[in-house]
Amino acid sequence: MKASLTMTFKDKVYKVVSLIPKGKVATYGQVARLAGNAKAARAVGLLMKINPNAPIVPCHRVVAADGKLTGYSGVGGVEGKRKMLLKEGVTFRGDKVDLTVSRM
DNA sequence: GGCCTGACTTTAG
DNA sequence: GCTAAAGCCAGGC
Repeated sequence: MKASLTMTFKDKVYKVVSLIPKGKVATYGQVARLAGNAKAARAVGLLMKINPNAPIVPCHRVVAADGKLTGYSGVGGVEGKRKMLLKEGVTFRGDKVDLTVSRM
Protein backbone atom coordinates (compact mmCIF):
# COMPACT_ATOMS: atom_id res chain seq x y z
CA MET A 1 0.00 0.00 0.00
CA LYS A 2 1.04 3.56 -0.50
CA ALA A 3 0.25 4.47 3.03
CA SER A 4 3.91 5.33 3.46
CA LEU A 5 3.35 8.38 1.34
CA THR A 6 0.31 9.58 3.18
CA MET A 7 0.85 8.23 6.67
CA THR A 8 3.32 10.03 8.83
CA PHE A 9 5.95 8.18 10.79
CA LYS A 10 3.84 8.22 13.89
CA ASP A 11 0.84 6.73 12.12
CA LYS A 12 3.01 3.94 10.81
CA VAL A 13 4.38 3.34 14.26
CA TYR A 14 0.91 3.08 15.72
CA LYS A 15 -0.06 0.68 12.99
CA VAL A 16 2.98 -1.52 13.52
CA VAL A 17 2.45 -1.61 17.26
CA SER A 18 -1.22 -2.44 16.83
CA LEU A 19 -0.12 -5.45 14.78
CA ILE A 20 1.86 -6.95 17.63
CA PRO A 21 0.17 -10.27 18.47
CA LYS A 22 -0.86 -11.14 21.99
CA GLY A 23 1.82 -12.91 23.98
CA LYS A 24 4.54 -11.25 21.89
CA VAL A 25 6.49 -8.04 22.22
CA ALA A 26 8.58 -5.82 20.00
CA THR A 27 11.45 -3.49 20.77
CA TYR A 28 11.39 0.24 20.09
CA GLY A 29 14.09 -0.25 17.50
CA GLN A 30 12.11 -3.03 15.87
CA VAL A 31 9.03 -0.86 15.61
CA ALA A 32 11.12 2.01 14.32
CA ARG A 33 12.54 -0.23 11.57
CA LEU A 34 9.12 -1.52 10.57
CA ALA A 35 7.88 2.06 10.51
CA GLY A 36 10.66 2.99 8.14
CA ASN A 37 13.20 4.75 10.36
CA ALA A 38 15.65 2.54 12.20
CA LYS A 39 17.10 5.49 14.07
CA ALA A 40 13.78 6.82 15.25
CA ALA A 41 13.49 4.53 18.25
CA ARG A 42 13.40 7.58 20.47
CA ALA A 43 10.46 8.99 18.56
CA VAL A 44 8.69 5.65 19.00
CA GLY A 45 8.97 5.98 22.75
CA LEU A 46 7.58 9.48 22.55
CA LEU A 47 4.69 8.31 20.42
CA MET A 48 3.91 5.63 22.96
CA LYS A 49 3.96 8.24 25.66
CA ILE A 50 1.44 10.51 24.04
CA ASN A 51 -0.39 7.50 22.57
CA PRO A 52 -3.61 9.06 21.21
CA ASN A 53 -4.68 5.54 20.23
CA ALA A 54 -4.35 3.93 23.65
CA PRO A 55 -7.01 1.23 23.11
CA ILE A 56 -5.77 0.17 19.70
CA VAL A 57 -2.09 0.60 20.37
CA PRO A 58 -0.79 -1.89 22.96
CA CYS A 59 2.16 0.23 23.93
CA HIS A 60 2.82 -2.14 26.82
CA ARG A 61 4.01 -4.69 24.26
CA VAL A 62 6.86 -2.43 23.28
CA VAL A 63 10.04 -2.88 25.31
CA ALA A 64 13.66 -1.79 25.20
CA ALA A 65 16.24 -3.50 22.98
CA ASP A 66 17.34 -5.85 25.77
CA GLY A 67 13.77 -6.67 26.83
CA LYS A 68 13.74 -4.28 29.74
CA LEU A 69 10.52 -2.45 30.51
CA THR A 70 10.99 1.27 30.38
CA GLY A 71 8.71 4.22 30.92
CA TYR A 72 5.00 3.52 30.69
CA SER A 73 2.90 6.45 31.81
CA GLY A 74 -0.05 4.19 32.50
CA VAL A 75 -1.34 3.02 35.86
CA GLY A 76 1.09 0.83 37.77
CA GLY A 77 4.03 2.05 35.73
CA VAL A 78 6.46 -0.58 34.50
CA GLU A 79 5.26 -2.96 37.19
CA GLY A 80 1.70 -2.92 35.91
CA LYS A 81 3.10 -3.25 32.42
CA ARG A 82 5.07 -6.33 33.43
CA LYS A 83 2.01 -7.95 34.97
CA MET A 84 -0.03 -7.19 31.89
CA LEU A 85 2.50 -8.83 29.61
CA LEU A 86 2.83 -11.75 31.99
CA LYS A 87 -0.92 -12.32 31.82
CA GLU A 88 -0.82 -12.25 28.05
CA GLY A 89 1.66 -15.09 28.04
CA VAL A 90 4.90 -13.18 27.60
CA THR A 91 7.85 -14.99 29.14
CA PHE A 92 9.82 -12.99 31.64
CA ARG A 93 13.35 -13.42 32.80
CA GLY A 94 13.63 -11.54 36.06
CA ASP A 95 12.59 -7.96 35.40
CA LYS A 96 13.14 -8.26 31.66
CA VAL A 97 11.23 -9.89 28.81
CA ASP A 98 12.68 -13.09 27.41
CA LEU A 99 13.11 -11.87 23.86
CA THR A 100 14.34 -15.28 22.77
CA VAL A 101 10.75 -16.52 22.85
CA SER A 102 8.50 -13.48 23.20
CA ARG A 103 10.10 -11.27 20.59
CA MET A 104 7.97 -10.76 17.52
C1' DG B 1 8.22 29.49 14.07
C1' DG B 2 12.36 28.06 16.94
C1' DC B 3 14.30 25.58 20.93
C1' DC B 4 14.10 21.86 24.40
C1' DT B 5 12.75 17.46 26.06
C1' DG B 6 11.87 12.52 25.97
C1' DA B 7 9.10 5.33 27.19
C1' DC B 8 15.63 4.42 22.52
C1' DT B 9 19.42 2.27 19.67
C1' DT B 10 23.90 1.67 17.91
C1' DT B 11 28.87 2.34 17.33
C1' DA B 12 33.25 3.52 19.09
C1' DG B 13 36.80 4.04 22.77
C1' DG C 1 31.68 -4.39 30.39
C1' DC C 2 30.77 0.54 30.74
C1' DT C 3 30.50 5.41 29.20
C1' DA C 4 29.86 8.88 25.68
C1' DA C 5 27.88 10.80 21.59
C1' DA C 6 24.95 11.10 17.58
C1' DG C 7 20.55 10.47 15.02
C1' DC C 8 15.46 10.50 14.59
C1' DC C 9 10.13 12.43 15.40
C1' DA C 10 6.45 14.88 17.67
C1' DG C 11 4.65 17.92 21.27
C1' DG C 12 4.79 21.95 24.39
C1' DC C 13 6.08 26.79 25.39
